[in-house]
Amino acid sequence: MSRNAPGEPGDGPQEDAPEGAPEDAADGARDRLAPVLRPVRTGNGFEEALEQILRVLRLGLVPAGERLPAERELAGRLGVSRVTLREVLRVLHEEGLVTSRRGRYGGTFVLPRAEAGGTRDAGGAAELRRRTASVDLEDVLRFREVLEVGAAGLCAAQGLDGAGAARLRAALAGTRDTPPGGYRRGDTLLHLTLAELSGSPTLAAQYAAVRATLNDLLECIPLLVRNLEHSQRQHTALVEAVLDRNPEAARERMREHCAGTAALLRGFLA
Amino acid sequence: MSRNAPGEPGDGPQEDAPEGAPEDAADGARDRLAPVLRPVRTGNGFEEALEQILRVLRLGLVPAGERLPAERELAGRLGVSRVTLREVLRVLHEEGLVTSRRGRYGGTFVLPRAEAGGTRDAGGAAELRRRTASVDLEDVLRFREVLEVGAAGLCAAQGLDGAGAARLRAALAGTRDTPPGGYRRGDTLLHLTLAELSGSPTLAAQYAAVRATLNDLLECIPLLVRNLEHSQRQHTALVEAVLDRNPEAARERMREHCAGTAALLRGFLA
DNA sequence: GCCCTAAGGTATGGCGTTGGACCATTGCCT
DNA sequence: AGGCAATGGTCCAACGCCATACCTTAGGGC
Repeated sequence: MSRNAPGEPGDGPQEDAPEGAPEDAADGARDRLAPVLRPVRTGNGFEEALEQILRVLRLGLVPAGERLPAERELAGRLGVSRVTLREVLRVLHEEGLVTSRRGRYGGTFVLPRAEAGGTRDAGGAAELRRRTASVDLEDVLRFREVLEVGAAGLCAAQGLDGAGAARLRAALAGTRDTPPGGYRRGDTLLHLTLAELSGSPTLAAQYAAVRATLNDLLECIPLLVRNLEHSQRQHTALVEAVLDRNPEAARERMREHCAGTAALLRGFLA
Repeated sequence: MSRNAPGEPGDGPQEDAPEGAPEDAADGARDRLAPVLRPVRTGNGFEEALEQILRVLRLGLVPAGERLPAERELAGRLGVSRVTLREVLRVLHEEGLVTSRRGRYGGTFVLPRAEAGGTRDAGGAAELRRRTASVDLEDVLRFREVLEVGAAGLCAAQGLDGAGAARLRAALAGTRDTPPGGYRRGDTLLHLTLAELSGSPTLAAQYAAVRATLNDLLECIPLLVRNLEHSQRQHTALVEAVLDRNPEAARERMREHCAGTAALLRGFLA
């Protein structure tokens, strides 16, 4: 659905492409083109905008009770017209995810998930299952690990300035004192912070996309206390390695951390 | 221009975000949203399709003299209508990049770059300069290294099947016996092959995008024979490490390889 | 208490894109 | 030689999205 989201497993036949004469490669070249020739602008702009806003909500970037940016700004940021954006917000309102207030200091506010009535759950769950089924799990897990390990390595290698280090520490702290059930939001924010601090906006954006997909998948499996504690230790060690400017250690910590999640997901979903 | 291409350096103010009260984070949250709230569908579909085809040409995925996929297939793959695609091809034809032949076994063929007359060079060079200026060099280099190192690590860690190993060896060989001036095409194909073999289609697609940007940048700097020989040795060592299923070595080789290119580009463009 | 401002709510004309159908051309195969 | 099939070339009605302007609501400041 989203162009950013990894997807479309097995998009075409995966021939061996035995590197024949480069001249008759008309058919052999077709596979080569696969990574580049992907659908431009999948679906209508409405769906893409919806996906983006949903991503913001799923990542917990705007917690319940908080306000989304104003319609005009949001539309501008997403590159769609306000009409289209409003269509998106209307859907989200019908799903019980947001509510709008007029007047100055009004806006569109995020509702707590629990408030969602029957309609949302039915549609949401179906949507989730549909989305989950269409995702290439291995693709997601591999890509995620590459980005995460890369981000950790970059942060550790180049070092963080004072503000960056503070943000990272704050994000780590945010994973501890967290409301029950809000752990994954803290976890997401910590990893996203690291991605942002890597100094590559593209990396951060790609990570946000893949993380949203990952969160969908994680919602399908139970949250185990043991894993949680384990994760916490790993997070601490990871942040330490980054702040110590030890790239090898940071990468290795992150690799282990990702491997844990990956094993969990493979076990529950494979 | 392309949503996949890294870009838009410094999209907004980078406040410290001192993790204040989460409730008044209305303004503080804005920065958090930056990675997610990127323009959906930058520009019209026409421009995106043009970008994709240009990417195919710049990456050398379809060498001069070869045929692009048929219009109907290309349009289908890119997710645009045939009318729009034809508009793109018309522009490329006017720029002297491709030519079309009707009838069965006809199609749209790629022309050698040298054939380009005055019009193309003028427009092309201007376009290149514009694009180059708008690219965040550090973003590109960092993201590229992350993807490359990740791909190398994945390939080495999971091992390649017979066909994969053969493809990799063939791609390596393709960097040696190459027509003069065609070295970068071989280099691109080798790296792209590795990305494809990583088992993450998303990674491959992202690499293709960033590599296209990188190739644009590389065209601004001279090709040094010493670097070329050095690259060749690194390529050989890299492929060896991958085929030996030695992830650490593969990652390290790739890291060195990327560092070389990065230093070169920083030196010439910084 | 008035007015200004920032926010959501609404309506309209225009342009790009789509999907389909059809024609024109060319080379291979029977 | 004829037909077939794959390809580029052309046209058109319908739809979606966009840009823009304007209205309505509500809170704060003078």
